[in-house]
Amino acid sequence: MSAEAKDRLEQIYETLLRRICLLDYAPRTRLSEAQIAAEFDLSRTPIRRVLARLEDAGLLDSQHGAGTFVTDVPLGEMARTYALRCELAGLVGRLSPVAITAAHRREMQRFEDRAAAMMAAPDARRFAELNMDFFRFGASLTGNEALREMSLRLYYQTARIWLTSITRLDLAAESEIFAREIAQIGEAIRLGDTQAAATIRQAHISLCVTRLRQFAQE
Amino acid sequence: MSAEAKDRLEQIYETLLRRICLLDYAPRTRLSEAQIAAEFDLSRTPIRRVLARLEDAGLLDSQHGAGTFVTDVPLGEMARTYALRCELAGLVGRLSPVAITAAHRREMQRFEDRAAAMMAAPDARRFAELNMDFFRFGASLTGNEALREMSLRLYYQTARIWLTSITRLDLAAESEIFAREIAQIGEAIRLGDTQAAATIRQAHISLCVTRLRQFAQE
DNA sequence: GCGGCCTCAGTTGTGCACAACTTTGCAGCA
DNA sequence: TGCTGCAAAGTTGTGCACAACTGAGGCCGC
Repeated sequence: MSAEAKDRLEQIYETLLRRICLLDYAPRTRLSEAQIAAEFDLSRTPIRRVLARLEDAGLLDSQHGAGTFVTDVPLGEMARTYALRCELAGLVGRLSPVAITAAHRREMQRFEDRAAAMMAAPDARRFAELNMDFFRFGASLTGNEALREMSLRLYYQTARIWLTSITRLDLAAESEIFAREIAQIGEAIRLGDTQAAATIRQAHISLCVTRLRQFAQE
Repeated sequence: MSAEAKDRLEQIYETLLRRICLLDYAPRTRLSEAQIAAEFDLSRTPIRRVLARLEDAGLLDSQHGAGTFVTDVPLGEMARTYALRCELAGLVGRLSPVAITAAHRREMQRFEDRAAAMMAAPDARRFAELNMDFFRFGASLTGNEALREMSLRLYYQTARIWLTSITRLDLAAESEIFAREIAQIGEAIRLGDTQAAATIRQAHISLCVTRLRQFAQE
């Protein structure tokens, strides 16, 4: 079956995407097609297909003869991109919000547990993972596939901005803020109010931008 | 310079994109990598890079051993996708609307001329071109790059729905409606009211969906 | 006549070799 | 000492051959 091969590439894409978004591959890092090909035991050709996708998503930049670099975060457009992300987060609650099921509640519970564990032992890497997984959960609350896709796309482009801004000093503070957000959204999910969950999310994205801006001014 | 080669591929991408969106390549058409490669005097390898982009954009579907097919329009998701397009059109007026310049007004004038010519001699193909070019103009009215990009992406995915629905019978009627929309937006542009232009656009997309739905029910 | 199987032409996916290009470091020279 | 030029190593881009796979047509057995 050809679907196997396609799934395999999709999985590699996911893996590299996470590495970039979780800063395993820091911005400006140079990746080697040959090295990645060796890691996944494939030739350069299919790997190039995957890297091309990441390039189109704005996460990589291939330069002939020089290398393939993890893009630097476009700080100049940060405010505008975040503004759009904010709007999209609100739309998740208004355009085809899904009905909350028991599975949602269970998943939500796991996020609350993870948040609690995070509070007990703050860790930048785990924080990033929790943030990414929780965003995906939030995107799954709309039945509008295009909206979901675009929200994720924008998230992948901007997640690193915030992540690189967190120093060890305010990691504890950010953890607490995030844990509170998760608790609030958990309450909305338990009540089956998808729109409220989306609105809370929207508010927190907005607050996050504000904190970032203050951080930048210091 | 490597930029030349990149521009060349970008140009091929644009060309194929237009062919798909303007129905030169109808949905379900099978394309041949070899044939396209021959047309542009390149080997299959760089052409595959271009086709991969179109596949990621949702316009093509490659099946191992079978061929590369122009995707069929996802009618089931049409309503939701259009709903999102509608919201984004409104956001163009609210998020970083650009200031109207003399160049905008000149460009707008050309659209009005083209619309007039269209009214004089309705033609499906020219209609489609005008629609596509005008949408791009509309997207250029926001300084928010991410918003612009997503609006266009969604447009490319949905443009064919409407285009395939237009029979020769209502082409004249649609031309008139479109000409009126262009006239209204032209007025807003002349007054320098970017937000009004975006709102008018939003209303017309909404109306367009309604007409499509009535058309589907008949 | 008909159903199943097989062969074959045609297509996309993969691997590999080489071309095109950039960067780095070193040698030679003023 | 500093600078220029160049060569070499390493990278991405391209072309080509072949592998993997699909669909259609015909052939054979029933």
